[in-house]
Amino acid sequence: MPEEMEERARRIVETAVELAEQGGFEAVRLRDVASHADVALGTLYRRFHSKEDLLVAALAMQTQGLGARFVQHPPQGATPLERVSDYFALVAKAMLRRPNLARALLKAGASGDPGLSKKMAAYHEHIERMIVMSLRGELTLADGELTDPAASPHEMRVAEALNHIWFSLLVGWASGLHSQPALLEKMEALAALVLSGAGEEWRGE
Amino acid sequence: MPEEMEERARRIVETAVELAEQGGFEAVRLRDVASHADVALGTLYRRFHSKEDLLVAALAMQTQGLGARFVQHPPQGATPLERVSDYFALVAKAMLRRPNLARALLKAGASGDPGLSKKMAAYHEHIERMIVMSLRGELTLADGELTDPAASPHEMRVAEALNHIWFSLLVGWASGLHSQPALLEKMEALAALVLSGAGEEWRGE
DNA sequence: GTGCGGTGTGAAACGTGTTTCAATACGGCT
DNA sequence: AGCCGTATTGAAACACGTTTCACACCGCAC
Repeated sequence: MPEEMEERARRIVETAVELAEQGGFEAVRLRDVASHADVALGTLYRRFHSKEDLLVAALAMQTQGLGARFVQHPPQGATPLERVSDYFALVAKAMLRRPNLARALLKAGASGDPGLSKKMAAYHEHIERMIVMSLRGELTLADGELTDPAASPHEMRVAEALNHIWFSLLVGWASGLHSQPALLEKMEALAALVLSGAGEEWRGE
Repeated sequence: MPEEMEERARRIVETAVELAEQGGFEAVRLRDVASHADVALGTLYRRFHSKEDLLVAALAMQTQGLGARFVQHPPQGATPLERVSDYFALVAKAMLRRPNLARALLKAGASGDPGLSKKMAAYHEHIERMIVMSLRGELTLADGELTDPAASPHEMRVAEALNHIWFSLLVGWASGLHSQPALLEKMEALAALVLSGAGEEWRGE
């Protein structure tokens, strides 16, 4: 019955998300998660190596949700810059709906735990795919799921740069370094900078 | 006697650095820090609001040391790209000497604690100044100390972009996402991308 | 059915960040 | 000298992530 196991794990992650939504990282007390999810603490620790591990799993789940929204509302705009800005605005809007959750997931993702590198790499890959598709203005799907866009080295580099800038800005936002409007403003300015250097073929459509 | 207080605080931070060097973030047990620094735990908590706060203070101290080295060995190179790459290589070398410390400080800095936003802003500002000076190939000093280079909006944007990319790459490095050589390689490629878009005036000297 | 391996449970225990508090030490002021 | 406010101390307590352990349950091979 791997069914039951899967179900339990899902319940645990969902509970963690709920608690993080309400009170952020510290509010995710693993004893509470376990009891609200109707599992023993040991069960939680059998599935997730640490609190960060659990929250990164939650991050993966949320990222998947973001991917679905991305497919339904692909970024609009005539130029790569407009589309990519539209994409980041979409992400920011999704995050702003539940800022405590966003901060908690970010903190877990930035914790630097080596055991999470695999999952974090998958996360970044997912994000960079969406950025590439935004740049192109064209989604590459398989069964309605986002799939590898087979980006050129140049596209990859641009997506990587934007992804790093975005991530660092998010960490700054999470710690109150800048507000959410300032976040988007900065991101757009920096994206313009990166894209302006990305080669002639990027400037127009 | 603010003398004595200052001295105590310095001892605390230095002790934290020593412990972090040896065993990273977890090895900085505040009880140990206090006893090794010959201070009561309460004294430590009067000066520093949390473990992260203490380590961010250590980050500030280390950043100052980096600034001194920067002044003594300004980045070399004929083009802005070469100089900025040289700068990041310098930083990477300094970090690699004590990777556990670097990871610990990074983790504290990326913790997203709102109480640290002021200090983190100062840190980023310091870094961006050095980047601007690297781009220009010219230091702006006052009494041998790095001072505000009065960067143009354009210079600031470029420095900001590079700083964000660097920070995000560091977090990835800290969690084992990529090795230190890969870190520098990526940084150089992304810096080239950013600078290529920074305008004609940047391409040569 | 019996034994076995893997899963889940409940509860206790441990380590460490953080807080609290009463007692004390110290430096400046009158 | 005597007093006051602040810094420091030492120790205990608390909170929560994490580990451990003995036991129960379940499906499956024999």
